[in-house]
Amino acid sequence: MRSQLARKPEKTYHHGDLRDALIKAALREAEQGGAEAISIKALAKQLGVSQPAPYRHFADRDALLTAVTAEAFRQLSATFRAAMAKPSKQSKLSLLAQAMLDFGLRRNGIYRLMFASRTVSCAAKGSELHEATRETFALVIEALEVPAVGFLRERQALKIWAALHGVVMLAEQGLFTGEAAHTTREELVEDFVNETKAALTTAIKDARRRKKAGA
Amino acid sequence: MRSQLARKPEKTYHHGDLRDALIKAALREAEQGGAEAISIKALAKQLGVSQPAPYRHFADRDALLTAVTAEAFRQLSATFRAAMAKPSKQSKLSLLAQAMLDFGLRRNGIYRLMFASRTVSCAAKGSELHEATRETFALVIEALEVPAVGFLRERQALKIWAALHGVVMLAEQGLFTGEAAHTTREELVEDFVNETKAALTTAIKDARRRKKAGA
DNA sequence: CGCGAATGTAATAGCATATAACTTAAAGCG
DNA sequence: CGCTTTAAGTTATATGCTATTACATTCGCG
Repeated sequence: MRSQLARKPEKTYHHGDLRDALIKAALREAEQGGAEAISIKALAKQLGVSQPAPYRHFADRDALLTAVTAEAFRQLSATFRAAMAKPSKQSKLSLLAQAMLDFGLRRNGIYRLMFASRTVSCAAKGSELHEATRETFALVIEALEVPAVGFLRERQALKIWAALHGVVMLAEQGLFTGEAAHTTREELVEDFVNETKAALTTAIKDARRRKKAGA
Repeated sequence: MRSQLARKPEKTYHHGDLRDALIKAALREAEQGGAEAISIKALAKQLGVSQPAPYRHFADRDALLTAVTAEAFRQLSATFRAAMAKPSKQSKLSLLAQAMLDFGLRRNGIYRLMFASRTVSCAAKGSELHEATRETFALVIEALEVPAVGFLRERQALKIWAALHGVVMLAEQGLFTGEAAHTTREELVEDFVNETKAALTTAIKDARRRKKAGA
């Protein structure tokens, strides 16, 4: 196996790992311009292969985008894990939230690739992409740091996930300028994080009280 | 001025209102397939004019998309206004929130056109699109039904706006199936609405208390 | 070693964006 | 009222991307 980002050496016929190289290169393109910036032709040229070569690995452009999106979700998961693993006074949830915001803004094009298209919703259950997104969401649940509060845990995870996503989108679209400039994105994120924590603690107290009363 | 959706009559040379017709037709295309479904060529054919004709009204495809996005925001604003005007036991905020969710899911392609591309963030201050988005956001603020609580009002508006947007995106991506299926989108939206209301009432109480103490 | 499957290439069809040069009709002015 | 200017539309064409077909090369396994 050769380095994944490498061009094909001049004299060889086979690239060696074109599939992976395509995904990595496509991700790099998407970093700036989102999905639109991904061109099969351009990628082939970059990697030193002929235009139709990529079609040996992906049925069409959409298939490539799907694979790239899956990889992006895995990278987001890795980012979350790294953020939560870092020893810190802050809660796991807070760290994850900040990591999400950071990822969404710094790697804007990729973020849009992940959430803006219908690629994700079209992913079949069990597909590579579907698994990747589930794993990311599982990390959000993990960040709540509650062992088991029934389905309320999933609900809170959904809420904070939605809220974070919303903040990223608003930030991208420059809605924090103008009359709303007083509020920073970070403040908003912390607000949501704190509300989630509050909701969880009251829910846990309730559960204990009920358990006690029942016993 | 002729009807905006009409084809050009066979014998005439001028269409009459091609610019508007293009926007309306493009919106209709985007309804299903989002921005990608908008093709200058196809629109021209639909409207019975030659392919290059649209370029008399829009510098390029992006310019058309921008105009279409602006129109979409105006339609969203109209939807919000209609929802809030309807006499109901529910609060304005709740009505707006439900309208947002409904719009985002029913008119999915258009919703993605509005939020998924970088079109909005690229809109210059004072541009048609910029004004349209500001107006929509102004309605969110109006829905809070608080006359003046300083910049806290904008902050709450931003929060509920972000949250709603997040819920729509999650719903689109099918994240309400699987382990999170217990929670409906509507529940989540109402949660966010209630939290916003709670935050506003406590803030108002605080303000009154402070005023009283000062007087 | 040899053969089949995987991978890559060359040539090409088809579609969309966009521009240039030309045409028509509408609007404004003396 | 007619002439001119200009807005709006047309034909022809260049360019770029996706995708397919038919052919070439190499890898790996028996």
